[in-house]
Order: sequence, then structure tokens, then C-alpha cells
Amino acid sequence: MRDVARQADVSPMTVSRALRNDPGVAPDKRARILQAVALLGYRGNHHASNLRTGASSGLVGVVVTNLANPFYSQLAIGIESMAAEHGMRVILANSGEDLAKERQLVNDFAARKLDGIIVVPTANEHAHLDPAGLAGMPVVLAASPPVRISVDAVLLDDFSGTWQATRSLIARGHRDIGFLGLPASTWTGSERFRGYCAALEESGIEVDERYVRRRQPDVAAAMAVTASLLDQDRPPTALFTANNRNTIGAYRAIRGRREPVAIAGFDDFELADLLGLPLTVVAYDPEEFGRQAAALLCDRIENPGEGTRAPRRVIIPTRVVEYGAG
Amino acid sequence: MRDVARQADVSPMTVSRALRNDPGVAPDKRARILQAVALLGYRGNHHASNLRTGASSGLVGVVVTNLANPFYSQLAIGIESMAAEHGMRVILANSGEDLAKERQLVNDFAARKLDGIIVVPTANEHAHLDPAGLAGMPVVLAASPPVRISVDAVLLDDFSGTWQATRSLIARGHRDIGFLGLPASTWTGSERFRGYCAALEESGIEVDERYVRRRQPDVAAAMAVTASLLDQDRPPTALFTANNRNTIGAYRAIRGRREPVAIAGFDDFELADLLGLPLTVVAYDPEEFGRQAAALLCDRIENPGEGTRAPRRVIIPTRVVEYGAG
DNA sequence: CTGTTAGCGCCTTCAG
DNA sequence: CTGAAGGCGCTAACAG
Repeated sequence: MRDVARQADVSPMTVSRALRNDPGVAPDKRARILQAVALLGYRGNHHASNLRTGASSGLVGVVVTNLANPFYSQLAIGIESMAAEHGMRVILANSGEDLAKERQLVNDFAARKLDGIIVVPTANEHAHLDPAGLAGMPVVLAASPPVRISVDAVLLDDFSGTWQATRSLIARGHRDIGFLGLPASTWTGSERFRGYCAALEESGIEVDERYVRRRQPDVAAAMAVTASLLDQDRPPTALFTANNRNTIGAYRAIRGRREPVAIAGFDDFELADLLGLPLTVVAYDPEEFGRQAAALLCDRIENPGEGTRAPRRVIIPTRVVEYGAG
Repeated sequence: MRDVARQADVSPMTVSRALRNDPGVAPDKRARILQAVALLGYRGNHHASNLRTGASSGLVGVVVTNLANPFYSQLAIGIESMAAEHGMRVILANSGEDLAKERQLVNDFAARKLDGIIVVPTANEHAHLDPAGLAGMPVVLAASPPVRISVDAVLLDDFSGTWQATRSLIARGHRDIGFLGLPASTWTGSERFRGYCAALEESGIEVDERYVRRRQPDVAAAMAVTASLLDQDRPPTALFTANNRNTIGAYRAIRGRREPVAIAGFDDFELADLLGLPLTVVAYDPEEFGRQAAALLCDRIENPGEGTRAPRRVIIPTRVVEYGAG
């Protein structure tokens, strides 16, 4: 900056002002300065500027559990687009469902003085996500409500989406319905199981633990587990699958079989309508989910005064979509 | 930091050293310092530290053209994973195929003093991507070779992948083969068209411009264009589709029709094997693509001395996969 | 092993 | 409208 000042024959102070579009710089000097900047290829230093102003870094951190799941990529896309509308950029990181890594990422983000973070928590342990311990950095949780901390959250309508989709299986005459779920300790895992149980109960069907599985982290595992479900005595005639990985795995396991098995699953996905099996999905807009999370966060960032305002919850609606046999 | 120093009854310098795990701090003082840090909830300031050391920010920037295309999300996943192995984080941004936005993003990244950037260029104008104009910040291009600048690049084997896939259509007796391409000015668009032409030529088939289309940015457009291709006199009996968006759009347009149309397309995608049509795809590993790009970049970052070393090119191999009729 | 001094590049403040 | 002085939080380089 000194070099630019010398080149333009003004003081560094004037350069600083010109570059920030401060009103009150003589047009001719401004022109000289801009020319000098171009000539020297000068580029400001955000670190120095942020250090002095203590100003925002213009960065939002995002921590998700599994980027390989298209749901999380789409979430990231939604966050990125809303953040861009607020002039912010997104730092993306993957916790891989590892609580220690999540903690480390959050701490790193706080040290970088990010303006805020959006986290899909891996576990129910949220103490490290309390803004009070993060220099007041706003936090928004996605897909899981806060536990013993007070922050905004965006959630899906897990319970009633699952409930309705399971009902639609029952309405088609199924009574032996398998459940390919998520770990019971997670919010989505538990809410979706609750929805499944509620639908069975209201029709007087008992939940049979022989039909319930909860440990299928990827498509291959879901395939294997589906096969084992169907190979037992009196196998289920239908399945509820708790996310898109399970739906696709179940579909792959079923398609080679003689006896038809109906599927209802959480998450819509591209080409779901073309699978050539009757398929019910609990659909919602994952990008909108991300946009809502970013909107909550940007609001907190832009209105820091109201930091003590009650935490908000946004519920993303779901709808049940029936795909025909193609 | 002063507060911590006072609390621990040492000088700020010692705190600084302790926090950076400098060897040569008495264990008892170190313990006192860590305790004080915990008590006060102190957190270092990256901006100040970076300002002083001029050191790396530990951040890699990524600019892609269209995050909504799963190819780019997977690319980002690969970059994120390799960057994480090198202790770096990723800032993700979307240019939306807008050159002005790409320029702005790159400039912003340079001002933030990122350690390096990976860019999927929107156009053939690359002057703004020259490290010489970016304070020496390393740049790696993805999916497009550098034009009039000297930087590393990771490319797909666009030409021969397309050539082979088109040949496989010809081998099955097709001679009227449509081409759903990408804009001719892009590298991938041009290379894939070249591969298509080469395959036709070697079999003595003339390229018929009536069968060639290049402006289908999304699935809906690809569907509409496919319908118009097939509704002309003497419609093509097969199609080569230049990316996954076009393949899926073409598939959707074709499946309701009476006369069968074969498809070969660039990009593999989930569920491609289940579409119930014979489908040939040019497959490769998009995450590996991202990992290779990040590896090139991290190498440049970690070995800055050799900045003048000749630019490298990594070609990601493709293979042709034939999916049966399901 | 520890503290002192000085300054990274910028911006707030105040005096011309 | 412009410039001089000083300091944001941290850490090299040196001196004890």
C-alpha cells in the first residue's frame, strides 16, 4: 500500500480511503490511485484489515456428517446460494460422523473468526456448539434440535412424513412392514422410528423387532440387510427405508426377487420415478433446507444486537409422493 | 492474550510459545497457561497471527461452474478429502458459468490470501487465473486446459472416452446417431464432439448437423431437445449425450416412445444400471478427479520453491461401461 | 527457558 | 479533503 501511495504521490491513508470507496477523496487522486493499483498489481490484505476493524470475515462454516450422501451436497448448495446472496462465502467440512472431528472443526472455525456456522451434529453432545463458548459466534443446527444449548435449528418434519408414508403402505394392505432405520440415538433416527410405530399402532399392528434394522450406513450395507430381512421366516411384504441410501439399497436387493416387496422411503432422489416398482417417498427440498439454515444464520449475523432473542425453529415440510410402476 | 498472560503470571510471549507447542516452555508454566486459557475461554486470532507470520491461511478455494450437477459435488468431495489429509480446509463457490463472477471470486480468494485455488473455468479467457497476477497463489484448473497461462491441470480423457462409446453404438449397427453436446467453445464440448466425429468418420459416416445440438444446460432442456431431434424426418436411432444431465434428459424423452433409441453418454451416475434400457456410459471417478486436483495443488503449496517448474497435466482415465436392459 | 523490542498492513482518530 | 500518530493481536529476532 505504501508503494501504491508513493506511485500515486499521495499518502497511504488516502489510498486506504480510495480503496474502500470512502466518499471524500478527490476524483483526480482517486483515478491516480486506481491506476497505480493496476500498475503494481496491488491487492489488499484481508488479515490486516480484519485485524484492525475486528470486522467480519464474510465466511460461514458448514460442518456436515457425510458429504457423499447427495442430501448433504444439496444442503451445501442451498447454503452456498443463500450465503452468496448475503455476500458471504462458505467453508465446507466433513465430520464423517466423528464427534472429535466435529469438535475440532468447530474450534478451528471459531479461531478463524468465521461469522457463523451451520452444523449437522453427529451426536447429542452439543456443549461445544454453544455460542457462549465460541466468542458469541452464531450457530445454526441442521436436521437435529439443540440439546442443552440455545441456538436456532432447521428440522425436517421427520415424524409425520414417516407416519404418512407408512400409512400408505398399510392402506395398500401391508401388515408385515420392515424398517431400515438410522441409529436410535439420533434425532432423525428416533423421530422416523416413532412415525413408523405410530402408523402401525393406529392400525393395531404390533412393532416386531425382527423387522427392524438400524445399522446400514451405505447402499451396500442396506442391500445386505434387506436380503437378510427378506430371508427370514414370514418375511415382511413391505419396507420403510429411513433415507435415500437405504431406499436404494433395499431396491437393489428386492429387484431380483420373485415375491414383490413394496417400498416407502424418506428422501426423494433423482430417477426415483423410473425404477419400475411402486415406490412411495417422503419428499422435501434439500436446497430449500440449506437456504433456510443460511437465512437463520445470516439474520443472526446481521442483527447481533438481539443475541439473546429466543432460539427459532424452522420446520421444512415434507410431502408424500407415490411413484407408479413406471 | 495479555489477559491470559496476566492470569498465568507470565509474559504474553510465553503464552504465544506455549500455544504453538514451541518446545522450550517449562511444563509448570505451560500447565498454568493452559488452565488460564480454559478459564478465560481464550481463543487465538488467526488474522493477527497470519498478519505477523505472513503464513498460510490453510485454505484452498474451489470455484466450479454448477454445483447442482452431481459431478461437481463429487469433485468437491474429492477435493475436500484430499485437502483434509493435508490439514487444509476448502472454501466452495459457484460461478454459475458467469465469467465476471468467476473473476470476482478469484480476486476475492487472492485477497484472502488463500493458499491456492482450484478452478473449473467457465470460458477460455484465463488471464485472471495467472498466478503471476495473483501474488503467486498456485492455481490448478479442472476439466479444461490452461489457455495462455502456465498452470497445472487435471483433465478427463474426453476425446477417447467419447470415441469409444460412439464406436460401441456404431458396432451395434447404428449409423444415424444424434449428439447432445456442450457449447462448442468449451474444451470438454469440443473434445467430446471431436471424439464423436472421429468415431463416425472411421466408419465412413458423415456428421449430419441436423443431428447435433449443443445448448441443453439442464435435464428439462435436454428432454425438449431430444424430443425435437426425434420428431424430425429420418430421426436418429441412437444418441450420444455429452454429460449426465443430457443423458438423463434424453432418457426421459425416449422412454415413452415406440421406436427404440439407444443411448451412450458421458458420465456414469447412480442408478444408471437400473433404467431398463441398454445404456452405454463413459465412466470415471469424479472424486478421484477432485483428489488429483487437490494433490497437484497441495504439492505446489508445499513446495513453493519450485514455482517455475513446468506445469503438469494429469489425465483421469475413462472406461466404457455397458449397462444391459436391466 | 523467558522477556523485551519492534513491526506485520491496515484503519480509527484527530489535527490540519 | 488530506495526512500523522498510534494500535488492532500476534510473533520474529534478539537479549538476558
